[in-house]
Amino acid sequence: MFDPSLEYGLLPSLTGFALRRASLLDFGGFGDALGDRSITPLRYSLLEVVGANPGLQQVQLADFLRLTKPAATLAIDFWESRECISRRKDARDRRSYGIYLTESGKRTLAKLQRRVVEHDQNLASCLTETELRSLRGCLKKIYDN
Amino acid sequence: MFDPSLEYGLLPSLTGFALRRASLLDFGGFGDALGDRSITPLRYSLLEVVGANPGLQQVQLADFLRLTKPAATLAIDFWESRECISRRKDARDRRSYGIYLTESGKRTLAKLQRRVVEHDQNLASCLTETELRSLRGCLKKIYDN
DNA sequence: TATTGTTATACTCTATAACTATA
DNA sequence: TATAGTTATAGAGTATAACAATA
Repeated sequence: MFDPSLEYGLLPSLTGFALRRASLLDFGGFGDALGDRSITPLRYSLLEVVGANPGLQQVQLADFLRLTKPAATLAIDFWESRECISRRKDARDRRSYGIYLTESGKRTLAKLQRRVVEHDQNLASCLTETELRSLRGCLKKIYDN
Repeated sequence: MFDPSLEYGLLPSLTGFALRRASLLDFGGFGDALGDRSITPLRYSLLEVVGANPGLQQVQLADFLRLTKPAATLAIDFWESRECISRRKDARDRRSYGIYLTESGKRTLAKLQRRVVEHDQNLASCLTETELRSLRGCLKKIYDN
């Protein structure tokens, strides 16, 4: 990717630059790999977390996904309009909703998971199993920091 | 960062998810670390490449930075309005400009470089030197792939 | 005809503030 | 008063198409 006729200054020594390049590459092919360009990594991860935590509040989802409340509303609207997610009024605190997958949402998630895993393996196909473990460990250290 | 009371489904096993998290973290603190929130990673990297390759055409910059032509125009406009970059008509091909740092642009770049390096070291401060080399190597493999 | 660069335009994403309804 | 969620609005960033100048 580095055009050998160009100089890159400090960029090759910056971790942030490499992170940006790699994640842009991931992002770029994501929608196509899933067969639907409107499904972004964010929207997929929302569906994933809802599937793994039925009944979560929107604020909890927003917190986990680093979203503002309006952004969480819109991301949930996206899946609700596709009938993959439903909001249910919480009987004990009627200000909030519990967020659940519909039956159709469960099937959609299962289908997307297969494609996401394939896309992700493709992204890192140039790495050995050992390198991949090391990479994930380093990234986790960074974002857990 | 992982709330232990939540389940995350497939997300922790996805390299793309980890990349996105880490690069968002990098991006988040970037402008503040540089003391100017209008200087994004993209704008910084443009200045860096122009500094390392005086006289580059806009199309070459766009190609390296994965920008469309209009986006390159705007990024160059940004630095030109700050008198850090100048466009000079190419005498041999009068359709194109050579892009150069001004004297003030050179000083600005030198100042930004110190802050960017500090920010970047901070981002990866939780990693050993060995881990950091390994991380950069893996990321380079991914985006060079 | 093809290419460099600009302008016009639209679309997405994100962020803030103001609002409602509940607590 | 404070919190959950929505709506309104505006700002970035990005993408396409149409254009002017030049090759």
